[in-house]
Amino acid sequence: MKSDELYALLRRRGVLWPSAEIYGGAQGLYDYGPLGAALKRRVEDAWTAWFVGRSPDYYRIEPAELVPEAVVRASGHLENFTDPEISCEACHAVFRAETVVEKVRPEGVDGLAPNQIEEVVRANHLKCPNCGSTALAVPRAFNLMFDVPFGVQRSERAYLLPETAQASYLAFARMWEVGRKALPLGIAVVGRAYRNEIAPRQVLFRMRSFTQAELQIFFDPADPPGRLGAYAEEKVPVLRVDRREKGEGSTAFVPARELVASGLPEFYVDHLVHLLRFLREVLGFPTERIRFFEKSDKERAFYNRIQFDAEVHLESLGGYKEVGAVHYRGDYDLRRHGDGSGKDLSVARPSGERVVPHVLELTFGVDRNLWALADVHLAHEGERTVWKLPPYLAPVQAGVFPLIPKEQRPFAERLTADLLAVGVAAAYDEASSIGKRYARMDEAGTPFCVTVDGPSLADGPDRGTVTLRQRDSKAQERVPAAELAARLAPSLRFPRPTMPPPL
RNA sequence: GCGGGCAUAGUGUAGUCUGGUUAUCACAUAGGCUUGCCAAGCCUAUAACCCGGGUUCAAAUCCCGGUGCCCGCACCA
Repeated sequence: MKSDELYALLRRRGVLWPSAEIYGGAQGLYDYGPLGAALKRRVEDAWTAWFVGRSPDYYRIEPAELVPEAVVRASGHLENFTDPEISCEACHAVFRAETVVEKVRPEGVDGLAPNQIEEVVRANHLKCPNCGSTALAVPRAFNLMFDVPFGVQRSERAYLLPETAQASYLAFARMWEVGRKALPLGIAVVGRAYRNEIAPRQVLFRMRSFTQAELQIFFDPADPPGRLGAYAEEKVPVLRVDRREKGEGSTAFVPARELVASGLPEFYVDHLVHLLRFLREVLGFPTERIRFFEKSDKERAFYNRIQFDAEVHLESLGGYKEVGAVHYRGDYDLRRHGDGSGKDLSVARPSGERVVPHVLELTFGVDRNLWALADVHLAHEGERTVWKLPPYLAPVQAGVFPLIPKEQRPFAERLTADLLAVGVAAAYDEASSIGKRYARMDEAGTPFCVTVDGPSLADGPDRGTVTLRQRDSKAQERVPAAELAARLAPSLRFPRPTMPPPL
């Protein structure tokens, strides 16, 4: 489905819509409706079960979203999230300062103040890359972070977190104690991050307020966590730098063992496989649509030693789009915050020797994956529109209908209440024809429909059999009403990691 | 941010060029009759010209500004 069509469908069904819609909307901000909010919660819970549930030494915390200025100063966001810009007064185009000065200053403009950049521009008589005019305006800073006046006097400044990862680094010292001083230590955050994006676009793919699910694994570089074990032969879809440099753009399916043989650390590949399996086995993305895109030295942030972006091919957006990543960040973060805070964030090995833990970051864009779940699993099948969500992710898990409302209404209503009572997200519907009710549920991704009919009442007012209908196959079978919940339960549980904890 | 295009019920649209009657149609939604296992039929109802200003006897239609969306570029430590 095209992006417009998909978005219209999601709006119509109340999955999501623009924030402040009655005021014409606000760029880059979206609200989730009932279906979207429920789906999002399930994706977050499935992510938590899969990643945080992998080890007893992994913990999920919930930090504040606002941090003091010292934090973003230390993390580097205050300087690095700021791209100096130069605008042309003749044609009004705006460029990153780096682009304008690159010929005379190949090392870039990092560390230069705006007035120093201006000196470079004037001294070299630089011209506008667009129209060639020399009427270039004073560079100004554009920071992607939202800053907020803080305190009663509003005299301090706080920042909305530009990435949730920072909160995990801030929590490390406390969590080292809470987690009883053991490495590896995993700190996960599922929360909002905020960026004042220059051009928010493509709905959930670039928002100004978005949800990240991130797991930061702190470990001793002398004893990194993760062994491939049974997954050594797992074929990983990768597009590596060497291949790209040869102009080759297709995905290669490389056994995990070979990735290690090519020089990637085993612990890194282990987590790549774990993320691959999450995308494939939990979110249900077909392997052919997934690839891990290796970022080169130039493309990745300087503190990332290894970076593969997880990408999914999306029809609606016309190509591969990033939905997550695995970053080996070394000891950059704890060193920066150690320096910034003046606290020693190194820890003692059993031998007594001290080490600053390294960080492996698993990052996952919740909103983007929601869009991907719609793109991949929501499709027209002839007349039908079916959202083939994995059953445990579906916002509504069972639709319950009386075939003839005036006859089976009480039975069906009681059955709905019984299912809700045991934790099945059931929805009762008696409006319009039975076919239409199935169709509505298909579009909402509901995996099961239960119809109460004439024979249901034969054994008594609430003890008979009902028709259980499967969304994907449309197959029907008769099931005793009393056994329904137990029958559905296995399909509604989140998959759990079968890989051993990375110890 | 730049350039181009676009904006009409919940969704998709006709009408805009060439200003003029009660703003078209389909689906969806709600109610009724009927039917009863895959979007059946009939009747009825709800529901729209993005916001602000201007031109005009008269603006969905023309002009200006804003906002939002789409595409390309740029951006995405």
